[in-house]
Amino acid sequence: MSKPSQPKHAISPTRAEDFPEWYQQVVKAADLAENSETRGCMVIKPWGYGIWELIQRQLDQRFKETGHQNAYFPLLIPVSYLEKEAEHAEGFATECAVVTHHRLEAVKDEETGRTRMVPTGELAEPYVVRPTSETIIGAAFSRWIESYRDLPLLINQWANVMRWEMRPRLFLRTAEFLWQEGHTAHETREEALEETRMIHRLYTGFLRDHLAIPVIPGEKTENERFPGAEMTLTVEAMVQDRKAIQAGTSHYLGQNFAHAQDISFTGRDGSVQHAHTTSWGVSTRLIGTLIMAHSDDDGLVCPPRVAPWQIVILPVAPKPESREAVFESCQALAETLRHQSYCGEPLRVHVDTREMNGGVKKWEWIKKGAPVRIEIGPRDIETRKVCVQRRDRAANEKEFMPKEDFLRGVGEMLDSVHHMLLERARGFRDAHITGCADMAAFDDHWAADNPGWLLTAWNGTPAQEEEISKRHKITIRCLPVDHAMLPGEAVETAGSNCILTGEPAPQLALWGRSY
RNA sequence: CGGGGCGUAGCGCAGUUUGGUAGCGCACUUGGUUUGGGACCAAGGGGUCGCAGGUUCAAAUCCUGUCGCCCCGACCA
Repeated sequence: MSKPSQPKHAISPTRAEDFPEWYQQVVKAADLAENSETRGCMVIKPWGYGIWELIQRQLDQRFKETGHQNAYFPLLIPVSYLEKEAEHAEGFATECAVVTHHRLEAVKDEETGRTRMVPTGELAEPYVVRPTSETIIGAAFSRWIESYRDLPLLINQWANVMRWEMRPRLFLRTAEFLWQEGHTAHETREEALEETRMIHRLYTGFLRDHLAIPVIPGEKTENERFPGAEMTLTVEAMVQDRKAIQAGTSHYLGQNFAHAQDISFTGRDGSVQHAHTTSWGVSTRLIGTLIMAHSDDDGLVCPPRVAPWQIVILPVAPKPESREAVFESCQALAETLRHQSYCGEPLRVHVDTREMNGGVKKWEWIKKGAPVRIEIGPRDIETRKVCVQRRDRAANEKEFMPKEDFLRGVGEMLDSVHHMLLERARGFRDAHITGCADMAAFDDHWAADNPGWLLTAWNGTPAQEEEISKRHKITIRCLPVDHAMLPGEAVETAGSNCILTGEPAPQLALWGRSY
């Protein structure tokens, strides 16, 4: 009896065949999330939400370590609040969901006999569902801040926000998404700028150390700035179709919001001054970025630090009489592992005791991206070994190692998976950042399907930037703040004269297509 | 909002042109065989065909209306 041949990969289509469709299939196969009945909104399933909880917990710890406190502000914002900062209002106006009524009334349709719920009780002033909370938090800040002694005020909020996007994609762009938004107020411009930069570094480090995603930290150009900000810092990640994803932003808002919302205080010299404010955030988009950065044609590859289960133990019990002994051995190993810690947290270990075909079970965990899989069967109990499989290696690659060795080296193994993912992503990215100093070559570059990023010297005007952006459907992803984080060869090739004007330009610009 | 398409079992679809009260694959349940493994065989459960009207002896299939969704463009964490 010959078995039917299995497909080469668990995910179809592959990345090379159809990247966007591959992405959707990974989300589905890994059981991360699904589209809901509510347009543009997703249901985040336990495995996906588990990742978010870990991101949240680990980031929250970092925020608290840097002096921030959590608070919570209303979901609904009076429309008039949005009118206070003109540029900000304009930036978000087209994607606001608006609440105009506060009651429903059951109305029976005489013709059809059906009962419909009809909104009544129109509000005197409509609310918008927060697309971001600068305005309502600013209003609170204006009440809370009276003296320079009240500064700095360092607040963070974990919340959901809503932006009525026309083209939703799970995790990357949904009408409702989860995020954190930090909002701070400072006495001086310098302090606020330092806060903005500190958070920018924090994000860079978090993506690298927790999500194994290397990013290019940089500043947005005026064209790409957050509405109402004086400076926007961003961390840009490259995913496997060579597009860019803005993975996090940190804004220096200057005194714009402080003036608009009267966030003022009495200074050390007794004069009334306006605070300098910042805001910064990352969202569930990080999960989309993580998927696109690391996953392969067999499904999700989850970096260890944010894997809901870091180690999944699969009992192999071919004969009923050995079942109990195998299960016991698995549970015992799991308990031992749970008493060990990794990156300051107890190891997250799961024993999958479901009664089902072992092969199916194994592939399920491959698709879900569990970093390490352990198989234990009767033979392993006899030899005191475990069968170890790593998600960053081929699906059929297994290593039998003495249980003691595994226990001793498990932390290093997870580290090794993390670094493998990070280095692989870095290698891929650096191979697709090219320096360019010639406008004709620049124009040619974007004709390709997935051309990767170009690095150029730049001192053009916003209008010139816009013209080039429109022509090639690209944007300046950022003006990198640290040239040492870019591939040296690209920096060299980019040179020091602006690709457009030819004038000396110390500033580099990173161009690319984005999500 | 402009241009296309679709609503039939949990999912994916066929059936609609030529009306006769519903079918396939996967999933699910049970039994068996296999199994360091995404297996196989058999039996079984589940839908009245988006919704509302109409034509007809008879409608998933024709007509009218209505609701919803998806894809392509403008906006975007």
